[in-house]
Amino acid sequence: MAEDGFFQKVYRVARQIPYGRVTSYGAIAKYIGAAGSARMVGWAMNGAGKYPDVPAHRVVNRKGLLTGKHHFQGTNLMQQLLESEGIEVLENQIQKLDSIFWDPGKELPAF
DNA sequence: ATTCTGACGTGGG
DNA sequence: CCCCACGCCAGAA
Repeated sequence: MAEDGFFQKVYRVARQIPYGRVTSYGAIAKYIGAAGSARMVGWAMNGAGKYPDVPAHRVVNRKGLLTGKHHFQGTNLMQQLLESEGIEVLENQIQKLDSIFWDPGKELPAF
């Protein structure tokens, strides 16, 4: 791939998150080879707003908590998007996380 | 160049 | 389960 920017890597993986599923920053970070630098993934998401194909709302922290909801336009836009996909959200936290969690390192073969 | 921050994760208590 | 401290590295001031 020509575009080997950190952001592009993150977006590439985020774009492949299936409908109704969620993943964590750490899972993506590990998949792109930046394990331990999960913060950078979230940071990259900061610029994901410019990419409509990047479902940032499907990316949450390890506990399934919507830590980045405050970065969305609305107050609870992130939760609405998740609920519209059939995901149960209560108190900014995803329910049944273990059931809808999507790990790129396991679901996806590799680069 | 230096310092601080941050949409996180892990390990120890 | 909770809380605390450390690591991580890109970008802004």
